[in-house]
Amino acid sequence: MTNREIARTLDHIADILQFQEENPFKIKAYRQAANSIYHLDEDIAYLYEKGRLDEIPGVGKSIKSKIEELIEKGSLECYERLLTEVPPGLLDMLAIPGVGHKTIRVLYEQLGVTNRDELLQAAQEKRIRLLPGMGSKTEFSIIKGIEMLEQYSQKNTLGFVLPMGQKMLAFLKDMENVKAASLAGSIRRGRPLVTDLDIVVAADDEAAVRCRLSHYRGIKQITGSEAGHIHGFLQFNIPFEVIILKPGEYCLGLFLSTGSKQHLARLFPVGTPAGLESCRSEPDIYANLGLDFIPPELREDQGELEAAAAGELPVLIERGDLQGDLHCHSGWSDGASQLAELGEAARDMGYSYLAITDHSGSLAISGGLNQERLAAQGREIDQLNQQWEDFMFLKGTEVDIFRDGSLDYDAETLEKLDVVVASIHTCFQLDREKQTQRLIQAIKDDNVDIIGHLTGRLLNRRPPYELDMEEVLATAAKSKIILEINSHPDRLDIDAQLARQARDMGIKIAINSDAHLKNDLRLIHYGIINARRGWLGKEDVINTGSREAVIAYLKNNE
DNA sequence: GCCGTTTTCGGCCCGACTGTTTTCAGTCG
Repeated sequence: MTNREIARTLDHIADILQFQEENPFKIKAYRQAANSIYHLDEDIAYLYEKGRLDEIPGVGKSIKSKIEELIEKGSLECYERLLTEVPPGLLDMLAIPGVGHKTIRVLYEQLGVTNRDELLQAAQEKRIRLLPGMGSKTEFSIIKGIEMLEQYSQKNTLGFVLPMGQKMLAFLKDMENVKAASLAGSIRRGRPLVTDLDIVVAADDEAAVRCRLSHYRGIKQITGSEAGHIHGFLQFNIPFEVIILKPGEYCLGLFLSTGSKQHLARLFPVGTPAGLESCRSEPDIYANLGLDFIPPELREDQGELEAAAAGELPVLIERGDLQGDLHCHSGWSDGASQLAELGEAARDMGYSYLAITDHSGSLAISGGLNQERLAAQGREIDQLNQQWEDFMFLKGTEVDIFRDGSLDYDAETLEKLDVVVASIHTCFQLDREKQTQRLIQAIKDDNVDIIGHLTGRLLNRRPPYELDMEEVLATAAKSKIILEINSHPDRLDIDAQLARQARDMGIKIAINSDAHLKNDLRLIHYGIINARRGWLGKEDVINTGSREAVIAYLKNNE
């Protein structure tokens, strides 16, 4: 049992208890434990072996015994029992925006709805509006929500699948017989949402690889096994496919398995030409075709072939180009790590600066800082900054943009800060005109440096809010505002396409982690992938600059 | 169900928004 599986099980228990209207604090306890386990540094099975389970915050006597049962037996009796007490489609329905536990309970009790399909049918038949407290708008938003989920139903975020892929890849590479191995397909191209996990392996002895794979604990089921090819499902029903090739076939095989289909179709309209089998690297293959090497992230038929032919591909940004991070949260608001820990983690990543941008006061649940606490935080930062020579915190905020476009701090407060990220966290439903004007007012504000997660989308969960993007980008370019690529794998906001469009208009980009705990600083990896997919080079990204350059840029822009 | 410099019981992030009401319940962040 992995950390994620155990966290998910505890979360499901919380969902069922909530549906059953159990004690809210008991429910909260399960969620808290699930959250801690999800974010653990160490493998929970290791903590179990060492007898250290009670070191996990939020894990007490009762939950500890449940974790032990899960690790020892692979299942949990009380969870199995709870599952029989509720409609089987319950957890699926919770994913619909605006539909919570209470709504599901009413739908179940009054209409007998037990899953998403039945709910959609009830909405289409206008039966939901007959229920107390629900009307035509609720009905409409349920239909919309289900349609959105259907769209994504077969996809998982890169942030969820990539770590599983890397683990499986490492397991295969660890084998002496394996000469080379790589992720392939959409996961190698770094798409934000992926349907399956593809791995290409080079080995002389195929049978040995098959044998090794059959011992991989991450595999839930093998559904097919033909020559050179194994497929099935990993944990959480993620489909996987492993292609086993002779070392001489590996390079071309990897290239073809990486795609995209559109990229390959443009390259080879009448089939793969002879002669490529002898290539020993992907750059060789492209050279053979008269093209510069095209990195996997660009292989989407978005003009990369023309650029490669003309020698005009950009030099893409790399993780090592970043010198700092301009958006993260500490224990002062809703972050889980203290300032000192964040500083050490950022230094370990080779950064020379990290902007602390906790929430502003109006975001009460996130422990938003009022002006007094912001000032107190500033004093702690001053103190900590004295201990490092090669690193410093920048003082910042993620200030809330109110419904009317005004900001949660006054100008005087904002002027004193090094970095002002302004973001929308409320009123996602405003109409296009109002939402656009709201954002534009913030963009035009002299004290705002960066707009955080511009579109507000959450992959698989929430569509972006309505915006006139042309107007927003035009204003951003004119105001010299920086747009953020928020690296959280559930956001990746702005997306690659928008990032490329912004870059073409001369808008600078900041690649930020929006970390809420020290380990999440490493989520920056996903932002880098996203930026590469948006054709961004080092020069397009503000936080590739030195500390002095970034501070100077932000000051001059005011 | 967890936790403790308010410690073995009694408390446990809270306010805004939405859709439905006509004063509020549910959801969300």
